Amino acid sequence: MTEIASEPQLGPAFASGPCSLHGRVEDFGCHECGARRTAICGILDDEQIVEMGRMMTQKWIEPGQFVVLEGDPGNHAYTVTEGVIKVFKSLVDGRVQITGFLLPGDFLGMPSRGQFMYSAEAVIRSRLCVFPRRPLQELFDSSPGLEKRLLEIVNDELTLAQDHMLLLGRRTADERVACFLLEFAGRFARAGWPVNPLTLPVGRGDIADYLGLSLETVSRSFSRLKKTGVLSLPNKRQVVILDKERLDELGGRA
Amino acid sequence: MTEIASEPQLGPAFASGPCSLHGRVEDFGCHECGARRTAICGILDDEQIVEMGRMMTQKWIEPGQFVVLEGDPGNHAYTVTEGVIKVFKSLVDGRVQITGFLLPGDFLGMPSRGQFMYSAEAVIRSRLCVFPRRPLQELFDSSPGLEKRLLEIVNDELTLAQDHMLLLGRRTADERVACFLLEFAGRFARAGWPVNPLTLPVGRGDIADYLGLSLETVSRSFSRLKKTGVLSLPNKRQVVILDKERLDELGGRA
DNA sequence: CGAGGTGTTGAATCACGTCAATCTATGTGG
DNA sequence: CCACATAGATTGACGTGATTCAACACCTCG
Repeated sequence: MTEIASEPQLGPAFASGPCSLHGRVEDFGCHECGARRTAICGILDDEQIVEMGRMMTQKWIEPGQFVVLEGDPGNHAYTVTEGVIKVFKSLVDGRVQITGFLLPGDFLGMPSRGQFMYSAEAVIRSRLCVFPRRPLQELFDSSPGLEKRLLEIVNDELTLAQDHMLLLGRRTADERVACFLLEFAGRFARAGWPVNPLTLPVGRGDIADYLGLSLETVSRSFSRLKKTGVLSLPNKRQVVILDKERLDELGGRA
Repeated sequence: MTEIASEPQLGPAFASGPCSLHGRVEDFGCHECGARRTAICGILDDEQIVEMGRMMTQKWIEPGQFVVLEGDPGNHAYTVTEGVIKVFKSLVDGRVQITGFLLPGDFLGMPSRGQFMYSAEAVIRSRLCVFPRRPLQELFDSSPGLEKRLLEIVNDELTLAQDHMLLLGRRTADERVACFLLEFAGRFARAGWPVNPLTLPVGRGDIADYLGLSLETVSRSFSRLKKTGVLSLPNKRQVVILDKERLDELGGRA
């Protein structure tokens, strides 16, 4: 369960570009994972990379298991190396809003006032690198360039969060689904994964919780996009984009 | 218009605590404005404070005027010293989502990849301190503690953004309005301003654009809260909180 | 007094949610 | 191999909360 086994469901990524939730570090100098080259790693010297490798441990987590719970003290930071993690907030009565999905290469671990203000849970079997806070913080303290980069990352996160607020507050169901597909197509493309057909890493329910809709509305929206020839759906988890122009139009990149 | 005149509509603030959009700096060492004491200023030495004062200029802007437009190069940073600024994103067809309101003491000025990814516009006559990017950046570079503080601020912003996503995606109209009132009551209290009655700094339309609702729905929600004895509304801009418990319940701090 | 900006209210409509039935794919055991 | 169970997705019928459109009330200002 915490073995360093194989059978990756969504392989290691070395994506560059914009972040998913809480900072795409692309690879956190996690040299045990075989992931080295990135914006952050470019800043660290070899010795520091080795140091990160030393403080780090790896673990596998099963679908439904939590990485962090809202309110947890931020004693660890994580990078995802395989799988999919959903980050979300919830209300007492069970309503949930997913604020982002973490894919391989993404970073999780900026607590606010010593606490995580959100929960994170594995969607599928996932592999994480775990860094204890204390030595990680020391590394950051000793490398101002790294701290600067982290600011940039969190700032990019904020930009994405603002985009998502616009989506949640003002877009229609079809537009939301189109945005979702474009977002994942973009992230997959940057990671070098196949984009057409696009293999959705999450089910309808999680898409709904991400887009602020009901599961049924998401399903209907998919059907509508299929009927109007924008998409085809070979199976539940795969999407072929037939009319990219129309999809962009719905996604309203503006 | 750019005079350092009087008639403040919402006076200088020295609030502490959580940030509004893009970093409450509480006071940016902007010593010309008479604002000195804050978390950030505690980090700067006297010489640096004087330096900030030297590079800074002040200006007044009128309601409806823009501070920044989406896409602007981030050549300046700003702190609000009087008034109210709305920060928002919009779609081509005119739909708008306000992502935050800036009150006195709040900071605006973290571009992403050299561009502001949002627009900011004065809601009422407002006073700003304007800092040219270059020397400000140099100041940050020379003070690692300051950079660290900035990271903390942006991270707090992100936490607020996630809360707002939950609101936009999953809360009912009444809950959204309750959250709005609680948020502003909190910010006002921290700034030392009267909270009961609470003087709303913005109109129904802007509240609607912040909460992802229509203007009419916001109005109806206010009426409903009034009819059920949660609030009384002496006039359009004032709110008396009668049943704080019920309001908290609606706001669902969880 | 009337004009214009802002907020409220009502009536009709609609997009989305809810509930429930059905379908499909996958897996299990006899 | 088939019967059966299970989980996820789809679809339909229906209900409802929020939007839209429109009328009206209120306040300030010329």
